[in-house]
Amino acid sequence: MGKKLYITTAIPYVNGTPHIGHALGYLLADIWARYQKQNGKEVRFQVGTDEHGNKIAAKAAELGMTPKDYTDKMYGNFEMMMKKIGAQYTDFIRTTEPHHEGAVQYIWQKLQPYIYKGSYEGWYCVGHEAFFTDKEVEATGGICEDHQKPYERVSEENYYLKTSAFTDQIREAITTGHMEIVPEFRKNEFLELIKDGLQDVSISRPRKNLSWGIPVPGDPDQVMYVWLDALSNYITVLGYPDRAGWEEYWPADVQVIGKDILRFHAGIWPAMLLGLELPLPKKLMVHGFINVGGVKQSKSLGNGVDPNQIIDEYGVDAFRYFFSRHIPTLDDGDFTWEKFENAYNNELGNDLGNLVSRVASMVSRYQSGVIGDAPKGDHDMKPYYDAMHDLKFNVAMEEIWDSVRGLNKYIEMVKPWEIAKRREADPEAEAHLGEVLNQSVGTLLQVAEQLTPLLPSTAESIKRIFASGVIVPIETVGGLFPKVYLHSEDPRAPKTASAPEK
RNA sequence: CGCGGGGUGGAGCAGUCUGGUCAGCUCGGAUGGCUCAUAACCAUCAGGUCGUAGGUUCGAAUCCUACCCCCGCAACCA
Repeated sequence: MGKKLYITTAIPYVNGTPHIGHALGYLLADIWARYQKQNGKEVRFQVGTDEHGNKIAAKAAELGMTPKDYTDKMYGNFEMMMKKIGAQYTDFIRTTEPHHEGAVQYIWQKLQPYIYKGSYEGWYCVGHEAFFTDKEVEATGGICEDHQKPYERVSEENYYLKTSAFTDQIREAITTGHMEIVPEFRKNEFLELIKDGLQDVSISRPRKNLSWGIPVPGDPDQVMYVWLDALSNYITVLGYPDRAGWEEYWPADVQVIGKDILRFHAGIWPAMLLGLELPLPKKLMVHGFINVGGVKQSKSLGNGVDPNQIIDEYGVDAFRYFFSRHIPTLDDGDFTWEKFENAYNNELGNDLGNLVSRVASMVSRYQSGVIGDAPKGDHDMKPYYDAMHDLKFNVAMEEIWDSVRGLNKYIEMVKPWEIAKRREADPEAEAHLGEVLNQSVGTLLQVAEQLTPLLPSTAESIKRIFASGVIVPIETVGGLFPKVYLHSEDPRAPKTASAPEK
Protein backbone atom coordinates (compact mmCIF):
# COMPACT_ATOMS: atom_id res chain seq x y z
CA MET A 1 0.00 0.00 0.00
CA GLY A 2 2.90 2.37 0.58
CA LYS A 3 2.93 5.64 2.43
CA LYS A 4 -0.33 7.22 3.34
CA LEU A 5 -1.03 10.26 1.25
CA TYR A 6 -2.35 13.65 2.24
CA ILE A 7 -3.81 16.42 0.12
CA THR A 8 -5.14 19.75 1.27
CA THR A 9 -7.22 22.59 -0.12
CA ALA A 10 -7.25 26.24 0.84
CA ILE A 11 -9.82 27.04 3.46
CA PRO A 12 -12.10 29.81 2.24
CA TYR A 13 -13.16 32.74 4.32
CA VAL A 14 -16.83 32.22 5.06
CA ASN A 15 -18.14 35.73 4.73
CA GLY A 16 -19.41 35.07 1.23
CA THR A 17 -20.95 32.31 -0.80
CA PRO A 18 -18.91 29.72 -2.67
CA HIS A 19 -18.07 30.49 -6.29
CA ILE A 20 -16.40 28.62 -9.12
CA GLY A 21 -12.96 29.42 -7.81
CA HIS A 22 -13.54 27.53 -4.61
CA ALA A 23 -15.16 24.75 -6.55
CA LEU A 24 -12.11 24.45 -8.78
CA GLY A 25 -9.79 23.83 -5.86
CA TYR A 26 -12.01 21.10 -4.45
CA LEU A 27 -12.35 19.50 -7.84
CA LEU A 28 -8.62 19.37 -8.52
CA ALA A 29 -7.91 17.95 -5.11
CA ASP A 30 -10.67 15.40 -5.49
CA ILE A 31 -9.40 14.23 -8.86
CA TRP A 32 -5.97 13.70 -7.41
CA ALA A 33 -7.33 11.92 -4.36
CA ARG A 34 -9.51 9.60 -6.40
CA TYR A 35 -6.67 8.85 -8.76
CA GLN A 36 -4.42 7.85 -5.89
CA LYS A 37 -7.12 5.74 -4.29
CA GLN A 38 -7.76 4.02 -7.59
CA ASN A 39 -4.10 3.09 -7.53
CA GLY A 40 -4.37 1.56 -4.12
CA LYS A 41 -3.16 4.41 -1.95
CA GLU A 42 -4.72 5.49 1.27
CA VAL A 43 -5.53 9.16 0.99
CA ARG A 44 -6.52 11.76 3.49
CA PHE A 45 -8.16 14.78 1.97
CA GLN A 46 -8.72 17.93 3.99
CA VAL A 47 -11.14 20.75 3.36
CA GLY A 48 -12.41 23.44 5.70
CA THR A 49 -13.37 26.99 6.46
CA ASP A 50 -11.58 30.01 7.85
CA GLU A 51 -13.94 31.63 10.35
CA HIS A 52 -12.18 34.31 12.34
CA GLY A 53 -11.48 37.96 11.70
CA ASN A 54 -12.99 41.38 11.62
CA LYS A 55 -14.96 41.01 8.44
CA ILE A 56 -16.87 38.14 9.89
CA ALA A 57 -17.46 39.91 13.17
CA ALA A 58 -18.70 42.95 11.28
CA LYS A 59 -20.97 40.95 9.01
CA ALA A 60 -22.41 39.11 11.96
CA ALA A 61 -23.04 42.35 13.83
CA GLU A 62 -24.75 43.74 10.79
CA LEU A 63 -27.13 40.82 10.84
CA GLY A 64 -27.59 41.03 14.56
CA MET A 65 -25.91 37.68 15.13
CA THR A 66 -22.97 36.51 17.13
CA PRO A 67 -19.93 35.66 15.03
CA LYS A 68 -20.28 32.05 16.05
CA ASP A 69 -23.90 31.83 14.96
CA TYR A 70 -23.03 33.55 11.74
CA THR A 71 -20.22 31.18 10.86
CA ASP A 72 -22.34 28.22 11.90
CA LYS A 73 -24.78 29.34 9.31
CA MET A 74 -22.29 30.19 6.57
CA TYR A 75 -19.93 27.26 6.63
CA GLY A 76 -22.70 24.96 5.49
CA ASN A 77 -22.73 26.63 2.09
CA PHE A 78 -19.20 25.48 1.55
CA GLU A 79 -19.78 22.04 2.86
CA MET A 80 -22.71 21.70 0.50
CA MET A 81 -20.58 22.87 -2.41
CA MET A 82 -17.90 20.30 -1.69
CA LYS A 83 -20.44 17.53 -1.55
CA LYS A 84 -22.17 18.70 -4.64
CA ILE A 85 -18.95 18.54 -6.61
CA GLY A 86 -18.49 15.01 -5.44
CA ALA A 87 -15.41 15.79 -3.38
CA GLN A 88 -14.67 12.73 -1.28
CA TYR A 89 -12.93 14.58 1.49
CA THR A 90 -12.04 12.82 4.69
CA ASP A 91 -11.66 15.79 7.02
CA PHE A 92 -13.52 19.04 7.37
CA ILE A 93 -11.98 21.62 9.63
CA ARG A 94 -13.44 24.84 10.95
CA THR A 95 -10.98 27.23 12.53
CA THR A 96 -13.45 27.90 15.32
CA GLU A 97 -13.24 24.34 16.61
CA PRO A 98 -11.87 24.06 20.13
CA HIS A 99 -9.20 21.58 19.17
CA HIS A 100 -7.92 23.85 16.44
CA GLU A 101 -7.90 26.89 18.69
CA GLY A 102 -6.01 25.04 21.36
CA ALA A 103 -3.54 23.64 18.88
CA VAL A 104 -2.88 27.07 17.42
CA GLN A 105 -2.12 28.43 20.86
CA TYR A 106 0.30 25.57 21.34
CA ILE A 107 1.88 26.42 18.01
CA TRP A 108 2.23 30.04 19.04
CA GLN A 109 4.05 29.02 22.16
CA LYS A 110 6.29 26.64 20.35
CA LEU A 111 7.20 29.39 17.91
CA GLN A 112 8.19 31.73 20.74
CA PRO A 113 11.86 31.80 19.77
CA TYR A 114 10.81 33.35 16.47
CA ILE A 115 8.19 35.76 17.74
CA TYR A 116 8.98 39.28 18.83
CA LYS A 117 7.01 42.34 19.67
CA GLY A 118 7.20 45.29 17.35
CA SER A 119 5.21 48.29 16.48
CA TYR A 120 3.44 48.99 13.28
CA GLU A 121 2.86 52.48 12.08
CA GLY A 122 0.47 53.36 9.32
CA TRP A 123 -2.58 55.24 8.16
CA TYR A 124 -5.61 54.31 10.17
CA CYS A 125 -9.27 55.02 9.61
CA VAL A 126 -11.36 55.01 12.76
CA GLY A 127 -14.50 54.31 10.79
CA HIS A 128 -13.04 51.22 9.14
CA GLU A 129 -11.05 50.24 12.18
CA ALA A 130 -8.35 49.31 9.77
CA PHE A 131 -5.07 50.42 8.29
CA PHE A 132 -4.63 51.53 4.72
CA THR A 133 -1.61 51.51 2.51
CA ASP A 134 0.29 54.63 1.61
CA LYS A 135 -0.89 54.25 -1.93
CA GLU A 136 -4.55 54.16 -1.01
CA VAL A 137 -4.19 57.11 1.27
CA GLU A 138 -2.39 59.05 -1.40
CA ALA A 139 -5.03 58.20 -3.98
CA THR A 140 -7.80 59.62 -1.84
CA GLY A 141 -5.94 62.72 -0.84
CA GLY A 142 -5.62 61.54 2.73
CA ILE A 143 -9.33 61.42 3.41
CA CYS A 144 -11.33 58.26 3.80
CA GLU A 145 -14.06 58.41 1.20
CA ASP A 146 -16.39 56.13 3.08
CA HIS A 147 -16.27 58.08 6.29
CA GLN A 148 -15.22 61.52 5.10
CA LYS A 149 -12.55 61.63 7.75
CA PRO A 150 -8.83 62.11 7.41
CA TYR A 151 -6.66 59.04 7.95
CA GLU A 152 -4.71 59.19 11.16
CA ARG A 153 -1.11 58.27 11.65
CA VAL A 154 -1.32 55.56 14.26
CA SER A 155 1.12 53.08 15.61
CA GLU A 156 0.15 49.89 17.35
CA GLU A 157 1.94 47.05 19.01
CA ASN A 158 1.96 43.73 17.22
CA TYR A 159 3.74 40.48 17.47
CA TYR A 160 5.83 39.51 14.51
CA LEU A 161 6.97 36.17 13.22
CA LYS A 162 10.56 36.15 12.14
CA THR A 163 10.02 34.59 8.74
CA SER A 164 13.14 36.37 7.53
CA ALA A 165 15.20 33.93 9.55
CA PHE A 166 14.08 31.13 7.27
CA THR A 167 14.64 32.77 3.92
CA ASP A 168 17.64 30.68 2.99
CA GLN A 169 16.12 27.40 4.06
CA ILE A 170 12.93 28.09 2.18
CA ARG A 171 14.67 29.23 -0.94
CA GLU A 172 16.83 26.14 -0.78
CA ALA A 173 13.81 23.88 -0.36
CA ILE A 174 12.14 25.41 -3.37
CA THR A 175 15.12 25.42 -5.70
CA THR A 176 16.09 21.87 -4.85
CA GLY A 177 12.52 20.69 -5.19
CA HIS A 178 12.10 19.52 -1.62
CA MET A 179 9.11 21.75 -1.64
CA GLU A 180 8.06 21.68 -5.24
CA ILE A 181 5.98 24.47 -6.69
CA VAL A 182 4.03 23.67 -9.83
CA PRO A 183 3.72 25.02 -12.41
CA GLU A 184 7.28 26.10 -12.78
CA PHE A 185 6.52 29.67 -13.73
CA ARG A 186 4.88 30.12 -10.35
CA LYS A 187 8.02 28.85 -8.69
CA ASN A 188 10.12 31.35 -10.58
CA GLU A 189 7.67 34.07 -9.78
CA PHE A 190 7.94 33.37 -6.09
CA LEU A 191 11.70 33.04 -6.05
CA GLU A 192 11.87 36.40 -7.76
CA LEU A 193 9.57 37.86 -5.15
CA ILE A 194 11.79 36.78 -2.28
CA LYS A 195 15.10 37.56 -3.87
CA ASP A 196 15.67 40.24 -1.24
CA GLY A 197 14.55 37.91 1.51
CA LEU A 198 11.28 37.23 3.26
CA GLN A 199 9.85 40.00 5.36
CA ASP A 200 8.78 39.39 8.90
CA VAL A 201 5.04 39.21 9.16
CA SER A 202 2.70 40.68 11.73
CA ILE A 203 0.77 37.90 13.41
CA SER A 204 -1.39 39.66 15.96
CA ARG A 205 -3.57 42.69 16.51
CA PRO A 206 -4.55 44.59 19.62
CA ARG A 207 -7.76 43.17 20.99
CA LYS A 208 -9.50 46.50 20.58
CA ASN A 209 -9.01 46.20 16.83
CA LEU A 210 -9.65 42.53 16.44
CA SER A 211 -11.99 40.80 18.80
CA TRP A 212 -13.02 37.69 16.88
CA GLY A 213 -9.98 35.50 16.88
CA ILE A 214 -7.78 33.22 18.91
CA PRO A 215 -6.26 34.92 21.97
CA VAL A 216 -2.51 35.24 22.12
CA PRO A 217 -1.28 33.09 24.99
CA GLY A 218 0.05 35.19 27.84
CA ASP A 219 -1.06 38.53 26.47
CA PRO A 220 -4.70 39.34 27.05
CA ASP A 221 -4.43 42.49 24.97
CA GLN A 222 -3.53 40.69 21.77
CA VAL A 223 -5.44 38.45 19.40
CA MET A 224 -3.99 36.38 16.61
CA TYR A 225 -4.21 37.69 13.11
CA VAL A 226 -5.03 35.32 10.27
CA TRP A 227 -1.67 33.65 9.56
CA LEU A 228 -1.01 31.26 12.40
CA ASP A 229 -4.69 30.64 12.82
CA ALA A 230 -5.57 29.75 9.26
CA LEU A 231 -2.40 28.16 7.94
CA SER A 232 -2.11 25.84 10.91
CA ASN A 233 -5.29 24.10 9.89
CA TYR A 234 -3.37 21.81 7.59
CA ILE A 235 -1.78 20.10 10.55
CA THR A 236 -4.30 20.67 13.32
CA VAL A 237 -6.93 18.90 11.26
CA LEU A 238 -4.73 15.82 11.37
CA GLY A 239 -4.64 16.05 15.14
CA TYR A 240 -1.45 17.98 15.66
CA PRO A 241 -0.03 18.20 18.24
CA ASP A 242 -1.84 16.02 20.74
CA ARG A 243 -3.83 13.44 18.84
CA ALA A 244 -2.05 10.38 17.59
CA GLY A 245 -1.67 9.65 13.94
CA TRP A 246 -0.93 12.98 12.35
CA GLU A 247 2.68 12.02 11.67
CA GLU A 248 1.49 9.35 9.32
CA TYR A 249 0.14 11.99 6.99
CA TRP A 250 2.35 15.01 7.39
CA PRO A 251 4.10 16.27 5.29
CA ALA A 252 1.33 16.78 2.80
CA ASP A 253 1.94 15.32 -0.62
CA VAL A 254 0.05 18.07 -2.38
CA GLN A 255 -1.37 21.34 -1.20
CA VAL A 256 -3.79 22.83 -3.68
CA ILE A 257 -3.91 26.62 -3.65
CA GLY A 258 -4.95 29.50 -5.87
CA LYS A 259 -2.32 31.72 -7.41
CA ASP A 260 -3.27 34.59 -5.13
CA ILE A 261 -2.24 32.82 -1.97
CA LEU A 262 0.98 31.28 -3.20
CA ARG A 263 3.08 33.82 -1.37
CA PHE A 264 1.63 32.87 1.97
CA HIS A 265 1.86 29.17 1.38
CA ALA A 266 5.37 29.33 0.01
CA GLY A 267 6.65 31.89 2.51
CA ILE A 268 4.86 32.21 5.84
CA TRP A 269 3.64 28.65 6.06
CA PRO A 270 7.03 26.99 5.51
CA ALA A 271 8.55 29.42 8.00
CA MET A 272 6.02 28.27 10.57
CA LEU A 273 6.76 24.64 9.84
CA LEU A 274 10.50 25.15 10.08
CA GLY A 275 9.99 26.95 13.38
CA LEU A 276 7.99 23.97 14.59
CA GLU A 277 10.65 21.62 13.26
CA LEU A 278 8.20 19.94 10.95
CA PRO A 279 8.90 18.91 7.36
CA LEU A 280 7.70 21.09 4.51
CA PRO A 281 4.92 20.00 2.18
CA LYS A 282 6.20 18.11 -0.82
CA LYS A 283 4.30 20.00 -3.41
CA LEU A 284 2.31 23.18 -3.83
CA MET A 285 -0.08 22.89 -6.72
CA VAL A 286 -1.03 26.36 -7.87
CA HIS A 287 -4.11 26.76 -10.00
CA GLY A 288 -5.21 29.92 -11.79
CA PHE A 289 -8.37 31.95 -11.89
CA ILE A 290 -11.46 31.44 -13.98
CA ASN A 291 -12.57 34.39 -16.03
CA VAL A 292 -16.02 34.71 -17.51
CA GLY A 293 -15.95 35.69 -21.13
CA GLY A 294 -12.42 36.95 -20.69
CA VAL A 295 -13.39 39.21 -17.81
CA LYS A 296 -12.41 38.72 -14.24
CA GLN A 297 -15.30 37.75 -12.03
CA SER A 298 -16.17 40.28 -9.44
CA LYS A 299 -18.97 41.09 -7.13
CA SER A 300 -19.23 44.62 -8.39
CA LEU A 301 -19.64 43.46 -11.97
CA GLY A 302 -22.04 40.78 -10.89
CA ASN A 303 -20.70 38.45 -13.56
CA GLY A 304 -19.98 35.58 -11.25
CA VAL A 305 -21.15 32.16 -12.30
CA ASP A 306 -22.78 29.94 -9.75
CA PRO A 307 -21.38 26.43 -9.70
CA ASN A 308 -24.66 25.22 -8.23
CA GLN A 309 -26.52 26.30 -11.31
CA ILE A 310 -24.15 24.43 -13.60
CA ILE A 311 -24.45 21.26 -11.60
CA ASP A 312 -28.20 21.52 -11.22
CA GLU A 313 -28.73 22.02 -14.93
CA TYR A 314 -26.17 19.63 -16.39
CA GLY A 315 -25.07 17.27 -13.68
CA VAL A 316 -21.96 17.01 -11.62
CA ASP A 317 -19.89 15.14 -14.20
CA ALA A 318 -20.54 17.80 -16.79
CA PHE A 319 -19.24 20.31 -14.31
CA ARG A 320 -16.21 18.19 -13.55
CA TYR A 321 -15.62 17.66 -17.23
CA PHE A 322 -15.58 21.29 -18.23
CA PHE A 323 -13.46 22.48 -15.37
CA SER A 324 -10.94 19.70 -15.62
CA ARG A 325 -10.58 19.71 -19.37
CA HIS A 326 -11.29 23.19 -20.61
CA ILE A 327 -9.72 25.08 -17.77
CA PRO A 328 -5.95 24.47 -17.95
CA THR A 329 -5.18 22.73 -14.68
CA LEU A 330 -2.36 25.03 -13.69
CA ASP A 331 -3.25 28.24 -15.43
CA ASP A 332 -6.05 30.73 -15.86
CA GLY A 333 -9.08 29.67 -17.86
CA ASP A 334 -12.26 31.06 -19.26
CA PHE A 335 -15.87 30.09 -18.78
CA THR A 336 -18.85 31.03 -20.88
CA TRP A 337 -22.17 29.26 -21.09
CA GLU A 338 -21.64 28.85 -24.79
CA LYS A 339 -18.31 27.11 -24.34
CA PHE A 340 -19.73 25.00 -21.62
CA GLU A 341 -22.79 23.93 -23.53
CA ASN A 342 -20.72 23.29 -26.60
CA ALA A 343 -18.41 21.00 -24.70
CA TYR A 344 -21.33 19.27 -23.09
CA ASN A 345 -23.27 18.55 -26.25
CA ASN A 346 -20.38 17.88 -28.60
CA GLU A 347 -17.89 16.13 -26.46
CA LEU A 348 -19.86 14.50 -23.71
CA GLY A 349 -23.01 13.90 -25.71
CA ASN A 350 -21.94 13.28 -29.29
CA ASP A 351 -18.50 11.81 -28.76
CA LEU A 352 -18.83 9.78 -25.60
CA GLY A 353 -22.53 9.40 -24.85
CA ASN A 354 -23.42 8.46 -28.37
CA LEU A 355 -20.48 6.09 -28.61
CA VAL A 356 -21.60 4.20 -25.55
CA SER A 357 -25.05 4.12 -26.95
CA ARG A 358 -24.08 2.78 -30.36
CA VAL A 359 -21.85 0.05 -28.98
CA ALA A 360 -24.46 -1.04 -26.47
CA SER A 361 -27.08 -1.04 -29.15
CA MET A 362 -25.05 -3.21 -31.52
CA VAL A 363 -24.27 -5.74 -28.84
CA SER A 364 -27.96 -5.89 -28.00
CA ARG A 365 -29.08 -6.11 -31.57
CA TYR A 366 -26.50 -8.51 -32.98
CA GLN A 367 -25.66 -10.61 -29.96
CA SER A 368 -28.80 -10.40 -27.89
CA GLY A 369 -26.93 -8.28 -25.43
CA VAL A 370 -24.37 -10.91 -24.63
CA ILE A 371 -20.84 -9.62 -24.32
CA GLY A 372 -17.98 -11.95 -25.06
CA ASP A 373 -14.54 -11.74 -23.57
CA ALA A 374 -13.64 -8.13 -23.98
CA PRO A 375 -9.91 -7.79 -24.53
CA LYS A 376 -8.14 -5.05 -22.67
CA GLY A 377 -8.23 -1.76 -24.46
CA ASP A 378 -5.06 -1.37 -26.45
CA HIS A 379 -4.73 2.36 -26.24
CA ASP A 380 -1.33 3.37 -24.91
CA MET A 381 -1.98 4.48 -21.34
CA LYS A 382 1.38 6.09 -20.70
CA PRO A 383 0.55 9.61 -21.85
CA TYR A 384 -2.49 9.49 -19.59
CA TYR A 385 -0.50 8.34 -16.58
CA ASP A 386 2.16 10.93 -17.27
CA ALA A 387 -0.41 13.69 -17.46
CA MET A 388 -2.09 12.60 -14.23
CA HIS A 389 1.25 12.39 -12.53
CA ASP A 390 2.20 15.88 -13.72
CA LEU A 391 -1.13 17.23 -12.46
CA LYS A 392 -2.19 18.15 -15.96
CA PHE A 393 -5.69 16.82 -15.80
CA ASN A 394 -6.73 18.64 -18.92
CA VAL A 395 -4.05 16.79 -20.85
CA ALA A 396 -5.19 13.49 -19.38
CA MET A 397 -8.68 14.25 -20.56
CA GLU A 398 -7.40 14.93 -24.07
CA GLU A 399 -5.82 11.50 -24.02
CA ILE A 400 -9.08 9.87 -23.07
CA TRP A 401 -10.90 11.64 -25.83
CA ASP A 402 -8.29 10.39 -28.20
CA SER A 403 -9.49 6.90 -27.36
CA VAL A 404 -13.10 7.91 -27.72
CA ARG A 405 -12.58 9.42 -31.14
CA GLY A 406 -10.40 6.52 -32.11
CA LEU A 407 -13.13 4.05 -31.31
CA ASN A 408 -15.67 6.00 -33.32
CA LYS A 409 -13.29 5.85 -36.27
CA TYR A 410 -12.61 2.18 -35.76
CA ILE A 411 -16.30 1.36 -35.80
CA GLU A 412 -16.76 3.43 -38.90
CA MET A 413 -13.91 1.60 -40.56
CA VAL A 414 -14.92 -1.98 -39.83
CA LYS A 415 -18.65 -1.33 -40.21
CA PRO A 416 -20.10 -3.96 -37.88
CA TRP A 417 -23.56 -3.50 -39.37
CA GLU A 418 -22.27 -4.76 -42.71
CA ILE A 419 -20.57 -7.72 -41.12
CA ALA A 420 -23.86 -8.51 -39.45
CA LYS A 421 -25.60 -8.65 -42.81
CA ARG A 422 -23.07 -11.12 -44.14
CA ARG A 423 -23.64 -13.63 -41.36
CA GLU A 424 -26.13 -15.68 -43.36
CA ALA A 425 -23.74 -16.28 -46.22
CA ASP A 426 -20.37 -16.08 -44.54
CA PRO A 427 -19.70 -18.46 -41.64
CA GLU A 428 -16.71 -16.43 -40.49
CA ALA A 429 -18.68 -13.23 -40.19
CA GLU A 430 -20.25 -14.18 -36.87
CA ALA A 431 -16.88 -14.58 -35.18
CA HIS A 432 -15.51 -11.50 -36.81
CA LEU A 433 -18.44 -9.44 -35.60
CA GLY A 434 -17.91 -10.75 -32.11
CA GLU A 435 -14.30 -9.72 -32.19
CA VAL A 436 -15.12 -6.25 -33.34
CA LEU A 437 -17.75 -5.72 -30.69
CA ASN A 438 -15.61 -7.16 -27.94
CA GLN A 439 -12.79 -4.92 -29.00
CA SER A 440 -15.11 -1.95 -28.77
CA VAL A 441 -16.35 -2.89 -25.34
CA GLY A 442 -12.79 -3.38 -24.20
CA THR A 443 -11.89 0.11 -25.27
CA LEU A 444 -14.91 1.56 -23.51
CA LEU A 445 -14.01 -0.22 -20.30
CA GLN A 446 -10.53 1.20 -20.58
CA VAL A 447 -11.99 4.64 -21.07
CA ALA A 448 -14.13 4.10 -17.99
CA GLU A 449 -11.03 3.18 -16.06
CA GLN A 450 -9.32 6.38 -17.06
CA LEU A 451 -12.39 8.44 -16.35
CA THR A 452 -12.79 7.09 -12.85
CA PRO A 453 -11.02 9.90 -11.00
CA LEU A 454 -12.25 12.60 -13.35
CA LEU A 455 -15.88 11.70 -14.01
CA PRO A 456 -16.64 9.08 -11.39
CA SER A 457 -20.31 8.56 -12.02
CA THR A 458 -19.90 8.42 -15.78
CA ALA A 459 -17.17 5.85 -15.37
CA GLU A 460 -19.46 3.90 -13.11
CA SER A 461 -22.29 4.01 -15.62
CA ILE A 462 -20.10 2.70 -18.41
CA LYS A 463 -18.91 -0.14 -16.25
CA ARG A 464 -22.42 -1.03 -15.26
CA ILE A 465 -23.53 -1.18 -18.85
CA PHE A 466 -20.70 -3.35 -20.12
CA ALA A 467 -18.96 -5.11 -17.28
CA SER A 468 -21.42 -7.78 -16.33
CA GLY A 469 -21.34 -9.90 -19.47
CA VAL A 470 -24.77 -8.75 -20.56
CA ILE A 471 -25.69 -5.28 -21.67
CA VAL A 472 -27.52 -3.29 -19.06
CA PRO A 473 -29.88 -0.92 -20.83
CA ILE A 474 -28.60 2.63 -20.80
CA GLU A 475 -31.89 3.95 -19.51
CA THR A 476 -31.42 2.04 -16.29
CA VAL A 477 -28.19 3.87 -15.55
CA GLY A 478 -29.73 7.22 -16.27
CA GLY A 479 -28.52 7.97 -19.77
CA LEU A 480 -25.26 9.57 -20.70
CA PHE A 481 -25.38 13.26 -21.41
CA PRO A 482 -28.60 13.73 -23.33
CA LYS A 483 -28.67 16.94 -25.26
CA VAL A 484 -29.36 20.10 -23.32
CA TYR A 485 -29.87 23.53 -24.80
CA LEU A 486 -30.58 25.98 -22.04
CA HIS A 487 -28.15 28.71 -22.90
CA SER A 488 -27.91 28.48 -26.67
CA GLU A 489 -30.20 27.71 -29.54
CA ASP A 490 -31.00 24.09 -30.24
CA PRO A 491 -29.58 23.40 -33.71
CA ARG A 492 -32.09 20.59 -34.16
CA ALA A 493 -34.97 23.02 -33.91
CA PRO A 494 -36.80 23.47 -37.20
CA LYS A 495 -35.33 26.39 -39.02
CA THR A 496 -38.02 28.94 -39.05
CA ALA A 497 -36.73 32.07 -40.66
CA SER A 498 -39.39 34.31 -39.30
CA ALA A 499 -42.55 32.29 -38.87
CA PRO A 500 -43.33 31.83 -35.24
CA GLU A 501 -45.83 29.09 -34.77
CA LYS A 502 -48.81 30.02 -32.78
C1' C B 1 14.03 49.79 -17.70
C1' G B 2 9.28 46.47 -11.11
C1' C B 3 7.88 40.92 -11.77
C1' G B 4 5.37 37.25 -14.58
C1' G B 5 2.24 35.15 -18.63
C1' G B 6 0.85 35.62 -23.66
C1' G B 7 0.44 37.24 -29.14
C1' U B 8 -0.19 30.58 -34.36
C1' G B 9 -6.28 29.98 -40.12
C1' G B 10 -13.50 32.94 -37.90
C1' A B 11 -13.07 31.26 -32.25
C1' G B 12 -10.25 28.49 -28.43
C1' C B 13 -5.58 26.16 -28.11
C1' A B 14 -0.95 22.53 -28.90
C1' G B 15 3.80 22.85 -30.78
C1' U B 16 8.89 26.81 -28.78
C1' C B 17 13.22 24.03 -23.55
C1' U B 18 15.79 19.25 -27.13
C1' G B 19 15.96 24.13 -34.66
C1' G B 20 14.39 20.35 -40.14
C1' U B 21 9.61 14.52 -39.68
C1' C B 22 5.17 21.47 -37.89
C1' A B 23 2.17 24.19 -39.81
C1' G B 24 -1.24 20.51 -35.91
C1' C B 25 -5.87 19.78 -32.68
C1' U B 26 -10.98 21.02 -31.17
C1' C B 27 -15.21 24.11 -32.28
C1' G B 28 -17.60 26.78 -36.10
C1' G B 29 -18.29 26.63 -42.03
C1' A B 30 -18.70 23.77 -46.88
C1' U B 31 -19.14 19.10 -49.49
C1' G B 32 -19.62 13.96 -49.50
C1' G B 33 -20.28 9.06 -47.06
C1' C B 34 -22.81 5.85 -43.73
C1' U B 35 -27.17 4.12 -41.04
C1' C B 36 -25.13 0.60 -35.41
C1' A B 37 -26.11 5.23 -32.53
C1' U B 38 -28.24 10.73 -28.57
C1' A B 39 -30.67 14.78 -36.07
C1' A B 40 -25.30 11.07 -34.23
C1' C B 41 -20.71 9.15 -36.47
C1' C B 42 -16.81 9.08 -40.52
C1' A B 43 -14.05 11.41 -44.74
C1' U B 44 -12.47 15.55 -47.60
C1' C B 45 -12.02 20.85 -48.30
C1' A B 46 -11.66 25.86 -47.10
C1' G B 47 -5.54 28.07 -46.53
C1' G B 48 -2.90 31.25 -41.13
C1' U B 49 3.71 35.57 -44.38
C1' C B 50 3.08 31.22 -36.51
C1' G B 51 2.72 40.05 -33.20
C1' U B 52 6.61 43.52 -36.02
C1' A B 53 11.66 44.38 -37.81
C1' G B 54 16.42 42.60 -38.09
C1' G B 55 20.12 38.59 -37.14
C1' U B 56 22.34 33.35 -36.61
C1' U B 57 21.87 28.88 -39.78
C1' C B 58 22.01 24.78 -45.44
C1' G B 59 17.24 25.39 -42.80
C1' A B 60 13.37 28.96 -37.53
C1' A B 61 6.76 29.33 -35.06
C1' U B 62 11.10 26.99 -32.62
C1' C B 63 17.76 30.25 -31.15
C1' C B 64 19.65 35.83 -30.62
C1' U B 65 18.53 41.36 -30.62
C1' A B 66 15.19 45.45 -30.68
C1' C B 67 10.32 47.05 -30.75
C1' C B 68 4.70 46.89 -30.56
C1' C B 69 0.25 45.05 -28.28
C1' C B 70 -2.88 42.23 -24.61
C1' C B 71 -3.39 40.16 -19.69
C1' G B 72 -2.25 39.07 -14.61
C1' C B 73 0.54 40.36 -10.08
C1' A B 74 2.72 44.31 -7.07
C1' A B 75 -3.16 44.64 -1.41
C1' C B 76 -6.33 38.38 3.25
C1' C B 77 -11.19 38.09 -3.45
C1' A B 78 -9.54 30.80 -5.65
